[in-house]
Amino acid sequence: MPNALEQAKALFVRRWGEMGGYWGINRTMAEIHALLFVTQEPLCTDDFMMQLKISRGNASMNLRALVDWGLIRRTHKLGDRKEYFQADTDIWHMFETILRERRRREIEPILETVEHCREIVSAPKTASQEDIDPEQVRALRRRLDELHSFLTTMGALFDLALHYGSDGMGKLARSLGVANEPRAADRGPTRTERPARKSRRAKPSSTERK
Amino acid sequence: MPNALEQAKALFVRRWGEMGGYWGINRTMAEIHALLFVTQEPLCTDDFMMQLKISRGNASMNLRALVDWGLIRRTHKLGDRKEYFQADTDIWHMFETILRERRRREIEPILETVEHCREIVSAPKTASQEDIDPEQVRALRRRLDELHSFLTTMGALFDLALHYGSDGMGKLARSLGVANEPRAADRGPTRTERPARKSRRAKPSSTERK
DNA sequence: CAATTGTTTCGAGATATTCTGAAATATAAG
DNA sequence: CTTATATTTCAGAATATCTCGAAACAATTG
Repeated sequence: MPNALEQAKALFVRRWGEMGGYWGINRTMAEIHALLFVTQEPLCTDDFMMQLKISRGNASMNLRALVDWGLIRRTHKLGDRKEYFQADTDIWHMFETILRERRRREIEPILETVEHCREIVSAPKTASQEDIDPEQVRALRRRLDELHSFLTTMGALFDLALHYGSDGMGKLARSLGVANEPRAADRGPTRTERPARKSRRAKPSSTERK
Repeated sequence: MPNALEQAKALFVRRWGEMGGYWGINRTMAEIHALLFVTQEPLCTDDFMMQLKISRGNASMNLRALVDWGLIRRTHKLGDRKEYFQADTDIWHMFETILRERRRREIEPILETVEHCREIVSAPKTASQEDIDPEQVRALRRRLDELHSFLTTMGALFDLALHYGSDGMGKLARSLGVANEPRAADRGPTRTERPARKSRRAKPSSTERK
């Protein structure tokens, strides 16, 4: 019977893994990340293999993907040739990373398509298409416009979130309960840049697109 | 060769379908939804079968799921026994529905787990566990606390978004000086309540969990 | 109630995704 | 250079997910 500490960790790892699916990452990847999150010391590939009961290949693939995402980073121990991994402890930064990725994958492509669709229906009629119901075209265009403006707003809010950082968001949430905040001229040192992510070996990112 | 209108619709349907995966709904479901979104008239099962080239069973399943989600609703035509379906035209309301569902699936479960984990590690030691490193416990608790407060803030922001509605968010984004297109079509008062969803036949929702 | 029309369910098959295990590749040390 | 140690890759196996199609079910009509 594992002690309370281990029990809590295991529970967290399991649940975080299940949630992974909803966040666009697979279970194993999420579990690895969770394990790193609840463990302060850096862990090496063998640790993941044992604790999560996964193969070496699987561990390697998912560790790489996590590094590519920017959610964990490689570290080393003196006199040890193994690579160790460590999760970002800054939750806000973690969230930032995920948010950025999600926007790139969920909002940008559909925005592009909406724009493209608008072009198509806005192009001047050709002779062969004079039978298109102009009412239908107007209706479609209206919907596309609405969607476009909606997505733009959403994108802007993402930017906002990324820009303000955790403190800002907390404040924002609180102040919105009352009135609109007065255009923060004074936000503190908010992190916005990502830490430099260097791949050990140069390699065209393999974890693009699905 | 389809005309511009059809072309635009088809493009949108295809892309929206691809995006579906990221939003936790499968391709077909997303395509059905997209088709309804770009079509003003209500469509019936056969329309979906033809236009999307899917089987009747598939159409039925996914239509039901969409209705359960609250993203589309059933309607009828006078003197016609078929069921027709119609998408919510209010984009904000659509988003609201998705947001609500996502919070329920993505934030709440992990929040619960975090709380549970805290309880586990906070419980008084039993005799058999006196060897747990208290430093480790403290560290874990710290991380859990951070995560907890983060998730709570996020939940609050969701509530805010839901509460304020489209106009509020648009205004907010604008007032915060974010680049944002002028809103198309001024629509009436923002809807906030969901339309009553009645299943034709009583039936325990089959589309729970994944 | 039998016929007609429309909807839902569900097992089997098709697809897509993830994982394993072992071979190939890389890195460091002697 | 050779050996020892670590990491990555990838084809095939294992899983998970989605779709079809047909039978079962329900509602309406005559």
